[in-house]
Formats: sequence, structure tokens, C-alpha cells
Amino acid sequence: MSAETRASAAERSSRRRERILDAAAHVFSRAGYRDAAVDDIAREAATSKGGIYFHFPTKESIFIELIRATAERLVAKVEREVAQESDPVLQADAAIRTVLRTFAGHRSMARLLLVDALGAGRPFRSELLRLHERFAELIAGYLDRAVADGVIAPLDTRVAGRAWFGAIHEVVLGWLVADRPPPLESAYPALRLLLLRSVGVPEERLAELPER
Amino acid sequence: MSAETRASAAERSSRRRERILDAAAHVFSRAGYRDAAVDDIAREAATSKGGIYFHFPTKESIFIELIRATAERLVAKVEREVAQESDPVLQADAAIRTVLRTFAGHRSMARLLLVDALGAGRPFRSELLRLHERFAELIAGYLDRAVADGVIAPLDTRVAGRAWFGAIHEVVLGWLVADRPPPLESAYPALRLLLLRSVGVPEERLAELPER
Amino acid sequence: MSAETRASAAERSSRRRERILDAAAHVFSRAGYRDAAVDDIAREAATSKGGIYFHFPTKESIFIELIRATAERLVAKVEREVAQESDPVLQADAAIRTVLRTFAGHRSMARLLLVDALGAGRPFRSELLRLHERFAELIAGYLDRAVADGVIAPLDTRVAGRAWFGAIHEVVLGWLVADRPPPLESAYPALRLLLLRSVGVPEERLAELPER
Amino acid sequence: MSAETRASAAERSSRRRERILDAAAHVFSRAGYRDAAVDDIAREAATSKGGIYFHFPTKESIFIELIRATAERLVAKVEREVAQESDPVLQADAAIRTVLRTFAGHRSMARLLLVDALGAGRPFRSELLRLHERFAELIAGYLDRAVADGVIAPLDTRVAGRAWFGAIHEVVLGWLVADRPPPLESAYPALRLLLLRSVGVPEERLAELPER
DNA sequence: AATGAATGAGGCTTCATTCAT
DNA sequence: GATGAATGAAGCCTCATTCAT
Repeated sequence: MSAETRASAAERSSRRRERILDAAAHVFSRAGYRDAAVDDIAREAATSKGGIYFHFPTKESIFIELIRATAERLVAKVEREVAQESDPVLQADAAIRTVLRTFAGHRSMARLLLVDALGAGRPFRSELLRLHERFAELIAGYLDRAVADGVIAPLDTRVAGRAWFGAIHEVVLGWLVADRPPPLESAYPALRLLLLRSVGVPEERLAELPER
Repeated sequence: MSAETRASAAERSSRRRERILDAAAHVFSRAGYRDAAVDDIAREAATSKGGIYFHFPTKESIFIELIRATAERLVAKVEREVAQESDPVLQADAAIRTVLRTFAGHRSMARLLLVDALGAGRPFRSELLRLHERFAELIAGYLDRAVADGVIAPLDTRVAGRAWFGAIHEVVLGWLVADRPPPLESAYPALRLLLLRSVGVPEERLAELPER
Repeated sequence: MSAETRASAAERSSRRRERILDAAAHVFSRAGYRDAAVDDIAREAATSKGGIYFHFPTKESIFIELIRATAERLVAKVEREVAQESDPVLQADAAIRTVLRTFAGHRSMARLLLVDALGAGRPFRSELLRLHERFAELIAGYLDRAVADGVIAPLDTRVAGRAWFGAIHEVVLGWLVADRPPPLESAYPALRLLLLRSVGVPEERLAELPER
Repeated sequence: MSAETRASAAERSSRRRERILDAAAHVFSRAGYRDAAVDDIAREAATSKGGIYFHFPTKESIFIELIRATAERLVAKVEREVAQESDPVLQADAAIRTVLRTFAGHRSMARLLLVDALGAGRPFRSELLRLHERFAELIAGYLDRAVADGVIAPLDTRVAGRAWFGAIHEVVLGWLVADRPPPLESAYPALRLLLLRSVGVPEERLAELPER
């Protein structure tokens, strides 16, 4: 009843919330949005259905919050990694690498974002659209800068951003859905070469890319 | 007369089947697999629920047949168009162009294949995987030939096939989900430049590409 | 079109009818009345659903006709066998024996009559009741005669008829439902002893019963 | 208060479960297993369909639990009554009497066990088989003891157990299915005489049986 | 805050019956 | 007479959401 007690109650509550989100991520990416029952989430979160509905108004809201938070985290990570580089080509490379590595390390999150969200029904499409848009623009931004710096010739960076995201998406998808896929990172060298070349990065720059 | 009568009965039956598939394509792409009720399909096909179940054993089977047939048609179309060209670069270009144009002309089919199938649940994933694989390999095949002909330098054509498909996929997706999108073909010039460049087609070849 | 042709048409028709009844007997006794689909019967009779509905107005009517015909045949057979004997005790014995043997030789018919008809729903109950009644009375009749002849002391032959039929029924049932039952006839000696004793047939008469 | 509250919640839940079982017994015995709709049960139990499915996983499970519980209760009752007697003949008599009386007092339970369960389809047959078996063996056990005590001569008690159960079953059945049947107990004197005689209980013992 | 029981709309599928050919 | 396509009424079950405790 003291301030402390109340604080720890709030903490407990938010920890439970977190636990629900984690459970939901697993369940959604395992079964798909529609086939995931709130009961399943409750079980995996070691809570009750009622407990979930205390923290979230609807099943949909859990899903949306999950997508948003996941995307947020991924974008932040990419921006952090990109900020470490100053050369535009290396920045683009860092973006590609970060996305690939992050997905590789979080299969269920990848599934959620790339596989599940698409087919989950009309209400989610716009949410997901925003996500794709965001990544495409993130990339387009780096490319714009590369153009501005004269590293590459001018081009339609909107389409390029989309295309890059799509290419990465598809490679990750193949890895996600395959039975026993090779490590996702093994596609990295070929993919970055492809993408950087696609926007006209000169061959001599490609030759001197670091290994990673 | 009997032969004729029987023929027309069979014909009527198969036309009804077709009508059901058409209706299903609409409904699925409008509402998503799970949210599409068999009742809706029946209504749109001007049939009864039972009528549908005479022609198809399950809702799932309708969906799968739809995906397969659609993919089949698209692949056939691409191969037909590609066969018209003899130069490997122009062949690859024809493939890109055909896919883009076909999707542009069949929004609901595109939605079905690219948006809906992914999230429709576990049973469809493998089916869809095969579809993606198929397109990726189709492209990889053209690239292999281009390499063999010495038009482009050797590269990982598997990854490139996937990446191309992904890039096209994403561009189409953006168009599909957008509210009032510009014509899909308007992205074609930028996209083909990007893709052809990505595999190292020399700039002088890119410069002399026909307009279309 | 001649008389002959018409005759053979009628013949073909009635043969088809028979084939449907046979098929129905199999299907009903295999799956139960409710779980037997008219389609199943049609398939087993190598006909179409429409074909069945030409010969029978409803599924129910097939079942009822089947029960009636089967019962008819069994009763006739019993009466025929009983008529071969003149001694009342031997007559009763013959009745028991005939029922047991007939069921033993026609498992699916037995299933139909004893297992299926009961649970097939309200409309059949009365039909089945009549069947049980009939057998019980058949037996009661023989017992009445035995009483009249002074072979056994007077008793409630109605109840005895029912009890006999029930006893036989149950023994057959155990055989019907068992996995790999011994031949039904192996229960015959013990059962006839039991039944004959139950109505007071003197031990010396029981001792001199023929083997069969 | 919390302990109390929790207790009463569990109690309420189990009372609802009971109410569902009761309702199911009525509906099943009125309409038959297949024709009984879960909706009907819900209505009669003053619950919702979902409420039923909270307590039972399937319609089938309700039926099976019902059969088991009913059989259990009946067997227990018989054993209790039999235990009151020490003489084997009187024990057998008590068993007959108890079954007859119990059924007489619980028509819907009798219908469920004797009429409905048989035709309810393959899955229930084995369950029901076990029930019949159980009663037959119960009786066989009493007869075995009577033989051991020298009250009756040795005989095939397995077959006798079955036959007794069948005889009782049939008498009850006639009563169940008849329109306006006489009280079931009115058949008791004749039936017990018949059954006891069938296993060779001496006439002088039969003469001195109590009235009840 | 949490629980778990309850609700009821809605989904997929089955199937007896009808009917045009 | 026969066929097979079509109909539509149920049926069982699922599950997001609500709510008393």
C-alpha cells in the first residue's frame, strides 16, 4: 500500500503484459492469426483468458501492438547499425546485413512480420503496409544520400527501396518456410552484391567491400 | 440427341465449376481465406452451399486448385512471351514485363497469389512455397542461360532468382494494397533497369533496351 | 416392346430392386441406419441415387422393407423347421436351433435386426416391437401347445416367450459384437438346456434330447 | 470468504455439469443419440451450446459418461441388495428383482441403456458390450457361488449369465416400448420362476420363495 | 487483477430429397 | 428408368468476448 508496494504492483502488471506479448508472438507465428486461439496464448503465458482481456481490449490489439513493437525494434536496430558507418555504400550494406541477421536470430518474429501479418485479414493490411513502406523508405533514404554524395547515379529510389525490401523479404521467406534451411547469413554475400549492383554501385567499390 | 444432351450436361457442369472458382477467387481475395465463408462463395456463384460441395470436397481444395491453376497460367504465359525473344537479356526483360502486366490486369488473382495464400494457414504454405520456388527457378533458368551465353558474368542464380521474384512481388504488393495506386506498369522501367543491373548486364545493353 | 420385352424389363427392374435391398442390408448393418448414406447404398448397388429413389420413396422405406422381409423369412424358416417335428418339446428345440443357426449364417441380417433396428430412431421402434412381439408369440404358441399336451405345467407363456427371445437375442448379440467369437452354434446345447428347463420340461426329457 | 466463494463456484460448476448430464439423459432417451441435437440438450439444461462444450469435449463424451455412470450406479445397487442376502438362491432373486425395479423406476435411464446405446453407432458398441458383459458376469458370479454351495448342479454359467440378462432385458424392453404397459413389476414373479428354474433350482426351493 | 465459466454467433460439412436431361 | 447435379436444412463444434466472484 505504500508507494513501493504500488510500484511493484505496476511492475508485476507490466511484466505480465510482456509475458502475454511474448506468448502471443509464439502462438501467432506458429498457428497464424486466425488459427491462434486466445486460450492458446493464455496457456502459453500461464494466465487465464480473463487475464489477457484485462491487459488488452481485443485479440486484434495484441497482434497490432506486436507488429508495431517488432517493427520499431527492427528499425531502431538498423538505424543504430547504419549510424556506425559514414560511407553511403557501407551504410546500405549495413542495413541489408542487419535485417538479415536480425531475422535470422528471431525466426518467430520474422514469421510474424513477413508471413503472418499479410494474410491476417483486412484490418491488418494497412498496418502492415505501413511497415513495408517504412522499410522501403528507410532504404530509399540511404540511397538518396548515396545519390546526393555522388556515389551512385540518380535513380528511382522509391522503387529501389521497395525492390530491395522485397528481395530481402523473399530470401528470408524461403529460409522461413524451408524444412531444414541453410543459415540465412549464407545468402548475405550474394544478396548484397546483387542489391548494391542493382543501384549502380561501381564494380570497384563492390570489390573492396569488407567481408563480415 | 442423347450424345449432345450428355455433352451439354457435362459442359454445364464444368461451367458451373468454373463459375465457382471465379467466385471463390473474388471472395478469397476480398476477405482472405479464413474470413471468406463458403456461403459467400455460393452466393457469388449463384449456387447453393451443397452445390459447391458437389464440385469440391472442401473449402481448402477450392483454394488450392485456385492457386495452382493461377500459377500454371501465369507460368505458361511467361514462357510463351519469353519464347518470342532469342536474346537472353530480352528474355529476362520479357519475363519481368509479363509478370508485371499480368498482375496488373488481374488484381484479384494477384491478391490471391501474393497476399492471401501466405497467411492462409500452415496447409497452404507448402503449396505456396512451391509456387515461389517455381518462379524463382524460372528466372534462375533464364539467368543461367545468360551466363552460359556470356552475356553476364557468373553469379549465384538461385539467390538472384529469389531476389528478383521478391522485388517484383513487393512492387506488386505495394500496388495491390495501396488505396489509389498509379498503374502498375509505371514501375516497369525502373524495376527492369534495377533487376538487369543487379545481375551485371552491361550498361550499354541497358541503354539499348526497347521501350515497350 | 413386345410382351416379352416388357416382361424382361419388369424383371430387370425387380432385379435392380433386389440389388438395392441387398446393398442396403450391407450398408445399414455396417454403418448403422443414420450413418448409412443413400450414396453408399447407391454405390454398393452399382446404381445412382436417383435410381434408388425410383424404386423407394424414402431411405426409411428401404429400411422398413428390409426388416419386414428379413423377419418374414426367418419366421417362415422357423415354422418350416418346427413343422418337421411333432413332439412339443422337440418343436421348441427346433425353434431355438433354427433361429441360432440362421443368425449364425447371416451375420449382416442379424446385425440389422438385432443391433441396428433398435437405435434407428422412433419411427422404427414400433416396427421392431412388432418383430419382437411376433417371435415371442411364436414361441409362446409352441409353449401353449406343450402345456395343452401336458408336457409341461401351466405357466405365463407370454413372459416366457419374451424371456426366451431375450435370452437368444443376447447370446446372438454377444457373438455379433465380439471381436473373434467362437461359432454361435457352440452355445446351442447350453442354451437349449437352460430354456427348456426354464419352462419346466422334466429332466428325463432333457436327457433324451437328440444331439444335433 | 475467498475459500467459501471458491468452493461455491466449483460447486455451482459441478451442479451445472450434473444438470447437463440429466438433460442429456432425457433428450437422448427421447430422440435417440443421433437425433438428439446438442442444442436440445442445451435448451433442456437451460444453458448455451458453448456452456456444454465447456464441460464436455464432444457430444459423444456426454453419451459415454452417461452410460458409464448409469451402469455403475445400477451395478452398485444390485451388489448392495445382493449383499443383504446370504442364501445363493435368494441372492440371485435379489439381483433380478433389483434390476427390474430400478429400471421400472427410471424409465429414461433404462431407455438410454437398453434401447439407445445399441444403435448409436460403432464407437459405442464396445462400451455397451462391456456393460452387457459386466452384468452377465455379475450374474454368472452369483450362479457360480450357487453351484459351489451345491444349491444347483454345475452348468455353463457364462451362457446362463448372458441368457438371464437377455431375458430381463427383453422383458424390460417390451415394457419400455409399449404404449401403455402394465407395471414392470407385474412380470417379476413369472420371470424369477423362469430364471431360477432354468438353472435347475429345485422346485421345493422355488415354492418357498418370499413374496416381495 | 485474475479466474474460469458462460454465451452465442458463425463456420464447415453432410445428406435426404428433388429434378432436368 | 436412370443419372448426376443441385438444394438447403441441420448438425457439431470453435472461439472471441463478457462477467460474477
